[in-house]
Formats: sequence, C-alpha cells, structure tokens
Amino acid sequence: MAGIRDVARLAGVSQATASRALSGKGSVSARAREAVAAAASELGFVMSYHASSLASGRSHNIGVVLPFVNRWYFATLLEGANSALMDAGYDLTLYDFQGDRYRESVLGDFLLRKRLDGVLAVSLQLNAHETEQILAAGIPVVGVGGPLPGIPTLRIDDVEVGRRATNHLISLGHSRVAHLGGEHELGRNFEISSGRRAGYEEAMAEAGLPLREAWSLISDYSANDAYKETKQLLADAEERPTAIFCASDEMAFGAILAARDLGLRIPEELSVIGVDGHEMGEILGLTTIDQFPRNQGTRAVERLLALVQDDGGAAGPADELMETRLVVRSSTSAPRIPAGHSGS
Amino acid sequence: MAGIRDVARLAGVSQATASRALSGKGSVSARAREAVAAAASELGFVMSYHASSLASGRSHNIGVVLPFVNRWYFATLLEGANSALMDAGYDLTLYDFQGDRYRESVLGDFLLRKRLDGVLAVSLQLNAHETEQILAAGIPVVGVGGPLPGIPTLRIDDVEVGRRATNHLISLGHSRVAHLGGEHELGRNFEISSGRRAGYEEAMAEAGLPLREAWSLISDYSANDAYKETKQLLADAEERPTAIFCASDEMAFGAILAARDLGLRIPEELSVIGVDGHEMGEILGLTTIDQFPRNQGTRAVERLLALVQDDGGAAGPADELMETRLVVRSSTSAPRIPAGHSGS
DNA sequence: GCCAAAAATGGAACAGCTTCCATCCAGTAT
DNA sequence: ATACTGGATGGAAGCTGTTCCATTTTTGGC
Repeated sequence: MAGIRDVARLAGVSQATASRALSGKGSVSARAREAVAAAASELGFVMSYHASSLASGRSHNIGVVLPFVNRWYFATLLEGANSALMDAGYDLTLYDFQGDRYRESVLGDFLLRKRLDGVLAVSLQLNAHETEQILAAGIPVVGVGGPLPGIPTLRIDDVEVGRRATNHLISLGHSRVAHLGGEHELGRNFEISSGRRAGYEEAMAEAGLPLREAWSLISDYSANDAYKETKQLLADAEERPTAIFCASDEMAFGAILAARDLGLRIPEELSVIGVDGHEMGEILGLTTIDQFPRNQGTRAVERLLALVQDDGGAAGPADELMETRLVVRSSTSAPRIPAGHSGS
Repeated sequence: MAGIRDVARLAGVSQATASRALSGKGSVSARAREAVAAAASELGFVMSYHASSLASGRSHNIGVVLPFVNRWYFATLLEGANSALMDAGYDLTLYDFQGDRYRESVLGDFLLRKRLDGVLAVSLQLNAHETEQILAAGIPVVGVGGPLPGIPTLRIDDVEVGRRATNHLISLGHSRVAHLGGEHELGRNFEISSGRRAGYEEAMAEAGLPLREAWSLISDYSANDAYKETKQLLADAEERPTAIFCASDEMAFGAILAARDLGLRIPEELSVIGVDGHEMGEILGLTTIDQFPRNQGTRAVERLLALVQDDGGAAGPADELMETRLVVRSSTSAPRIPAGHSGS
C-alpha cells in the first residue's frame, strides 16, 4: 500500500508539500500540485482515514441519532441528511435507538468515543445528565424536533400544526373532532406529541367546541396501533366523531383503513387529516400537513456542518422553525352524515 | 484530555501493560488490570478511536450499503443489522445510494478509504469492475440479495418465492393471474425482480395457464407506482385478471387501494398476494410471503463479523438461503366473480 | 528445592498523516 | 541596488495507541 511518503518521493517533493497538495490547505505551486496528483494516481494512493483523523483531529464523520429508522418520517429525514453529508464528503454513522433499546449504550458509550465531528439528534428528549454528558464531549450537536436545552434545534411549530389541522376540520363544519396522538412517555419525543395535542385542544376551545375524554386517543405512531384505536373509537355510532386529526400520516392510514373496515365512507362519514407528507397519502387521498422531512434532514446537516467547520463560531438562531404546508386532498370534507344515522 | 500514558503512569505500570489491560488482549495480572481500570476511571479516560484504529488496523466500524433507506424492506433489514452491530460493539456507517444518485461516489470514494472493517452490501448488483474494486480494497464483504460473484451472499430463493406465491393463487382456483414486479434495470436488484418473475412464469406454465403480456407489469417497488399500474391493469373489465402477485408488500398495498378505488371487492373480485412481511399487511389483511428482513440483517452481520474476526478464515456457505413463510390472510380467496360480470 | 514452561512486563518501534516553524526565493516598493 | 513581503517548501515533532521482542517473574511438576 502506497503511503503519502511514496507519493511525495515519486513527485519529487517533501511529504509536507504532498500533504498540502492533496488536502488543498496551505499554499502549493501549481507545478507541485500537479506532480503530486500524478504520482498519487499512478500509485493508486488512498489516504489512510485513521492516520489523517488522528493527526488532524477531524474525522469527516457525523453521527445521526434517532429513535426509529423504520418509520417514514425518520427514514425520510435520514435520507435528506445522507444526501447533504454525501455531498459534503462526510460519512454518516447511524445510531438507531430502536425505541429505547439502545438508548443507554448510544448515549453512554458510542457517542463519547470521540470519533465524530458532530452529532445530529433527531426527536431526542435528553435529561439534564445526558445533555451535560454530550456537551462535555465537546462536539457540536444539532437537534431536530426539540427543543433540547443548550443545543441549537430545528423544529416545526407543533402547537401550530395541531391548531391548523384542527381548524381545517372545524372550518369545514366539524364539531365532533377526535385526536389520535403519540405517546406521552418522557424520554421520547414528548414535546412533539404534546405540542400537537395542545394545538388541537386550543383550536377546539377557541371554537367553543367540547373536548371529550373518549375522543383523545394515544397510540405508538404506528398504523397498526392507530387502526385498533380508531376501530374502538368508531364502534359506537352514537358517540362517533365526524372527524379525526392524526398526529402522523401513518396513524392516519390506520384510521382510514379502520373506518373503511367498519363500512364508513371517507370523507362523508369521517374526515381524516394527518401530519407528515407521506407519499402514500396521495393514493389514499389523505389530507395532511406536510412537514418536508427530507428538507429537515438536509437543513439540519447544513447547520451542523457550519458549526463543525466554523469551529464553534456563530451558530445561527438557537431555535429554527421549519416550514409546513397544509395539503388538502379527499379525506376531508364537510360532515355529511348519511340518512339513517342520527346526529349528535 | 487524559491519554493512555497518563493512565499507565497513575496505575504505576508501563504503557504497554495499560494497553493490554484496557483491551483485554494479552496477559495482564489481576492486580495490574485493576490498577489500570481504577486509574482510567479516575481520569475519565476515553480511548482515542483514531489512534487505536491506526495502530491496530481495526476500526470496529462496518459499512452498510443499500439502495434506499426509505423502503420498508431496507429499513427493516437495517434495523436488524443495527441491532447486531450494537450488540457486538461496532459502529454502523450508512451508505444510502438513493436509487443510483450516490452509487458512484459510494463505490468509488467512500468505500475505499480503508476505514471500515467490513461491508454489508444489500441488494447491490455490481459489475465486474466494481466487484474487483471492492475486493481489491481487501475488506470482507457480505451481500444480501445477490448473488454477487466472489462474495458470500445471503438471499432468499426468489424463484421459489415467485412460484409459491403464484401457486397459492392457482391452488385457490385462479387462472387469470397477473404479476406486478420490479424494475429490470441492471445495476439494481435485477436478480430479485427477475427471480420472482421467473417463478411466476414457471408456476403458470406448469399449471398450463396462459401468460399475457398485459398481465405482466413493472413498477419501481413503490405503492404509488403500483397503484397506477394496477388501475390501468384493472380498467378493462373483460381483460381483467382475478388475482395479482406483487413482488413486494408495498406494491400490494398500492394494488389493493387501486382495486378498492375501482369498486372491486377484495378478495371476491381480486385476490392480492405480496412479498415481505410488512406490519401494515395485518390491517389490510394482506396475504404475503414473509421474508423476515430484520432477521436477514442480523444474520448478515453475524456472517460478516465472523469474516472480520476470523481474519479471512472459513466463510460458511458462499450462498446462504434464508427462510420465508407464506402468511395467508384475507386478501386471497377462490375467485368469486359477482353476478353481472362476464367471465373469461 | 530445581528447572522448564508460561505468564507478566517494559522499552521502543511503529501506524500514516498534519502542521508548526524556519528557510528560501521571487517579486515589488523605494 | 536594497530591503521588504508573502508564497512555497522541507524538516521534524506531533497525534495516541498497539504490538513485537526481550527480559523478568511465576507457576507447576518431580
């Protein structure tokens, strides 16, 4: 295996110059640069990543920490982050908590091995100790879906999302609106679930509409669980809501399928709105609030790389709000309870 | 930052002994081991990953290469791989081709930077040059969904899967069976698509059933594309098949939704079978051939780590077949064309 | 107790690149 | 011409562990 020494020798320059020529840092004459490039390609030289990292202190490697890689939102955000990192020539080291299964080992062991230039923490709720631990490692961190105290964070306004979704339903004439939200459990993406729920409750209150205990459901964000919850919710025709706001598109899929299986027509007998912007929403006609997760991933990487490269310089806003957009499709409409059903 | 030298000094041993004590390799007395451990924890010592990798040549880092992170099969397999790697104390570096967008940079640049102990290549079709390039890098590779020439591979018997799915439909009494498969494009997971299609064709031929050009569809494996294809397929009532075998569950979802939107009842008017084992299949009642992707991920890592740790020792079978299972739900039944429709 | 074998230990040579610092040199201002 | 400036270059000291090899200490069998 050819080393940079060999390249330098073949190019007739010093090792120092060869290093500068290859990295592009420092000043090198055009002649030397070309000689080095020629020598490197002739020898098939590939720089040792480890040696380079050890000497320079930079690894060109970013860690991405997320709770699930197998949910649409996270996978799509990851894709965006991957793009941005590839384009910048960085490697992406993936840490998938898988719920909470690897939470401890990631936070306790993996992240601290000082091999990363930065960390992207997605939907991560850290306690004080964990935050301290990470910050103590001294590497830049950017969060998505926080806020994480002391860490610059990218997020959408979840309360606003909840309001907007709910208001969409209310403005169509619905008064019996249910909400299917995510888990409350702390340590998870608590803020997100509770934010959307708060927006729902605010919108209902503002419109003077009643909140019913039975219309406020909790699921694990999966379509299957949402299906079960929705089926229960809709079982009693008398107590049935005319619309349901789901905190994610995958949950909305479950809700739609549950309604169909009960023989309810959408949107005539039940309007459904989700959050995310899942592609499959197109073929289900799902009205949703698109949050452009891919975009969140690339933007988060931009922010993070700025921190990494500016070496702790100015950070931009501590809390950056990302755009969302209401996409109206055919799963929402004014309530049109068919004849034969009794209203409220 | 404390280095191993500091630890050694505090523990009153040589650097060499400290290293052995910390890594567990080589023989160290219990006394020394404890002294080193105590010193390390007192100093809050964290080993430098880069220095360690440079000196030892091992990075405890595995690269996972896949064409999409945002499709259920790949995300689930990745989750399995992640588990196995976490448990073994390895990092996972993710390379997502995103179709073919990053194919070249991954294969040409990223993989060759000799920073990985091994590579897991999922659904990767390599040409001769690429294979050579990767093998030349000298790091162990295990493939999933090959076969990749010269590389140990884990896969399911796609031809058999195609036959089994098709025979399930035939045995229910269907004779008008369509197939919705994946792309043919080379460089992609060509073998998989063509294997399942071959199985379909074989089964049809064995049963003496006709293959129709119009019943052999191609999509990009996504639900949305499958939806469109299926809608076209089913448009003409006269030429309509009574059953459709989809090469993935996500495609099957699209097919089911398309059929529903056309007012066709499932399974009475159209039976649908998929491949994968997607959880959402439960609420759609999808009959499928489960291929346990999570399990494929963990098994592939096992194989790879064996190669990595045995340092090129015995490899196990070059081509390992993974298990699949037919899961019958409510999307398939005997054809029961309702009155008013004309048969064949 | 004695000797061979095994275990434990330390010194020092790496692993392969980056970068500080001093030096050299060509171009420019005076 | 002379002094000055800044680019280009090379020498060598890191960066931080790992591991070979030789040496010393233990251990176990008789």
